[in-house]
Amino acid sequence: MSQVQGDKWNLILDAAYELFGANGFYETKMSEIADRAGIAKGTLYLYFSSKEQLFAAMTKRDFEQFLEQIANGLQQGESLKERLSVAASHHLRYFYDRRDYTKLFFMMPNNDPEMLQEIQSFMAQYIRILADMLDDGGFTEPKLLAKSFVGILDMMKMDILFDPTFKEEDVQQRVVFATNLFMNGCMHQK
Amino acid sequence: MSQVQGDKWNLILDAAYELFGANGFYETKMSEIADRAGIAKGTLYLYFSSKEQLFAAMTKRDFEQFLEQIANGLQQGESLKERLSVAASHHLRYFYDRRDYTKLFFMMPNNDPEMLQEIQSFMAQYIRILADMLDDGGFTEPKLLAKSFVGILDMMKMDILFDPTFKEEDVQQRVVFATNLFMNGCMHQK
Amino acid sequence: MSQVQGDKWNLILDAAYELFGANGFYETKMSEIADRAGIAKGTLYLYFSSKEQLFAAMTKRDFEQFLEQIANGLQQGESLKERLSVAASHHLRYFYDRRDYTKLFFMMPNNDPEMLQEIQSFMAQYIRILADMLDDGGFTEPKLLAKSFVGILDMMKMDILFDPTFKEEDVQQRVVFATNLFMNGCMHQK
Amino acid sequence: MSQVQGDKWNLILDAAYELFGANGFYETKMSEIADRAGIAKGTLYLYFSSKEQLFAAMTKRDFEQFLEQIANGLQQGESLKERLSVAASHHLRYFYDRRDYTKLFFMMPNNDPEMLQEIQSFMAQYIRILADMLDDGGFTEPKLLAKSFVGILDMMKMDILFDPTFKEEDVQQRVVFATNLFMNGCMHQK
DNA sequence: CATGAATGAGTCTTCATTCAT
DNA sequence: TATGAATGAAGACTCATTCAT
Repeated sequence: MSQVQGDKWNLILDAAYELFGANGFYETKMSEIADRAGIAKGTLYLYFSSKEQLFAAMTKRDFEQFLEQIANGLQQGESLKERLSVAASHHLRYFYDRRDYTKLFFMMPNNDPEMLQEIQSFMAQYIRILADMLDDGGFTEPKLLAKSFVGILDMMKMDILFDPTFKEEDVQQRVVFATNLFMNGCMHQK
Repeated sequence: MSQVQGDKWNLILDAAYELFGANGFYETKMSEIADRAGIAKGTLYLYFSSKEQLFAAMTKRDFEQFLEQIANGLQQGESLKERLSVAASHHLRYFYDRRDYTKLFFMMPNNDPEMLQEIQSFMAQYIRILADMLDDGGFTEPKLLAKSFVGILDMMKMDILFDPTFKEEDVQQRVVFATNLFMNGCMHQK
Repeated sequence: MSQVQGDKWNLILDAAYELFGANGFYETKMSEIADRAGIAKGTLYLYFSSKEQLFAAMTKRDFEQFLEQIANGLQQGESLKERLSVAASHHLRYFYDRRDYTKLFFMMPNNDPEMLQEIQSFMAQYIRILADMLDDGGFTEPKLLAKSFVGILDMMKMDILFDPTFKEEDVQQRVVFATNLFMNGCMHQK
Repeated sequence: MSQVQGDKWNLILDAAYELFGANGFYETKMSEIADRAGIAKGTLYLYFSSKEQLFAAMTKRDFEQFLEQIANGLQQGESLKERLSVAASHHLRYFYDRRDYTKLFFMMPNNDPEMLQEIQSFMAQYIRILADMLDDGGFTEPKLLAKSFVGILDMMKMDILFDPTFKEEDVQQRVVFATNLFMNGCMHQK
């Protein structure tokens, strides 16, 4: 991506990621993003037509990285359980690495259908990746199962973001816990 | 509550609930809330000192109702599984009933520590209620289990909010699915 | 005056005097005046038709007291110099006693012709009292002389209001200084 | 000054001077200042961070001009009396030239310590200039004398501002009167 | 007379966006 | 491409005043 889009394009998205993430969409000013990117305010508009569009582009890049990485990671696992474990690890590490950008996960612009579309599309792809794995494993209702797994992981995220005593080691513990719980639930499904 | 706080107090919170819920904190104007409540703009400030404080009060009322209702509902269930089913049903129906006020759950004012505190406190109480049940059932790590269950339910919420074909009957299906998955997972935990 | 006007009328003016004096016209709220007077906001409007009118009434009462007291005081002095000394003393003590109500003398409502009229009328009367004395003493241009004397006193006021080390004893020193300077200036006028 | 600060900076201060002067701080709207300066409202805030700060900056520029001009003028006078006459003339002409901006001298924002500081600093400098002159002339208590002289002049200002029949010729008459009175008073001080 | 809840006109300030250079 | 000074629409909040009780 960075080779397709110019350096400055990514520079801006980096700045946007940090500021939107730390302060949310509405509490972040275009001028702050320009400052942090080390460019002039007007220059932002040479790359992005509006604040909303900048936010959407930043989100898109982030979503794509997330999906790309998880897809790569899943090629390593042998068994289903190992692959689920890899997915869980990726999901939770992602939030652990970004734990200072809390707001990102709560604050997006309202009434922006493009944004909503982006999120739904991301979720659909994420779920499909997991659902395909579960489908291969022979489970029924693979989509609902996939959503459930993601749900478990996403709730664990709360601890990462809000519990100041949360340590890196704890990530792995949650991974094991979530994977076990989920696998056991799946195995004994009627 | 309505007998403690004046009628107008609840009238305002009702209007705020609908508008903040539909459009989010930042895209909702105080004047709109006043209009919908059928009062003058200045009157809002006789009851709430700022937009932030109004939002916080609205959230608090909503959280309290949620917890109150779930606590009541749980007294009915006999077995653990029945009780979990009641909780799941309550959780999903809550979002189903409010499916037009989507934004509420994404859009809150940033940098408002009071607000953050409120959310964390709500989550802690919600988790505790479920964790206590699971603890009584003899399960280890009841808190992590409770969070996992809430996570599953909360991800099911996505379908409710974003899938336009989602019907009332589907709620019960998810309740059954989530409860089964979770119970099986718990039962076979090491 | 208090016998003519009701108790509450003076109660309100007392509160207004303190608050307008301490904070100025624009930074004083009608609600604060009501609070300090221990009455309801609406009650203010039974006695005064507007904030401006309340301010004007307060000023009028204060001006009248000032002039009344100075007129009384001047009956005691024997020589012109003694009488000037009495006037100076009265002027400076007035401000010394009210040194916490500084703002009063800077902050009055703009664009209020009634108010401007009030001030000019007060000044005219004050000057006339002194000018008559000087006229009796045989000085030419008694009005300009009177204004000059008041000017000297009023500038001394600045020390009283702004110099935190100013003590009560200093008042008398300024009285002597101002009177001497002025008398000497007058005596040797061509 | 205009070369240090940009053109627009002075343009805004000019507009502010006229409007604050004519109507006072509280009765002047930022939008009016922008209109008169021929710029957009938002532009004001590129140069001044708040209404208070704009007022303070305008006052500072005015004070500095006043002091600069009086310091220049005083270099011309030979004798002490001539120099006092120059000072008096400057003081009264200043107000005569600005007689339409009456309110300026009464209306400043309350509770603004920066503003109060500015005024006190100005007065201190003004007084010092005159006091130094008087000190050189061998008079005792030069500061009190200086204040007295300024007081006389400042009271003469009232006629200029409020007497509609006051003419330009009258300025010189007051200058002579005030200087004579004050010099005679000084000369015969014990 | 007294109250105080309700009103709504009024104003400062912000900030996304533009455009002449 | 890049700049950043200028714009002006928009909105939170205040507070003098009213009036039903």
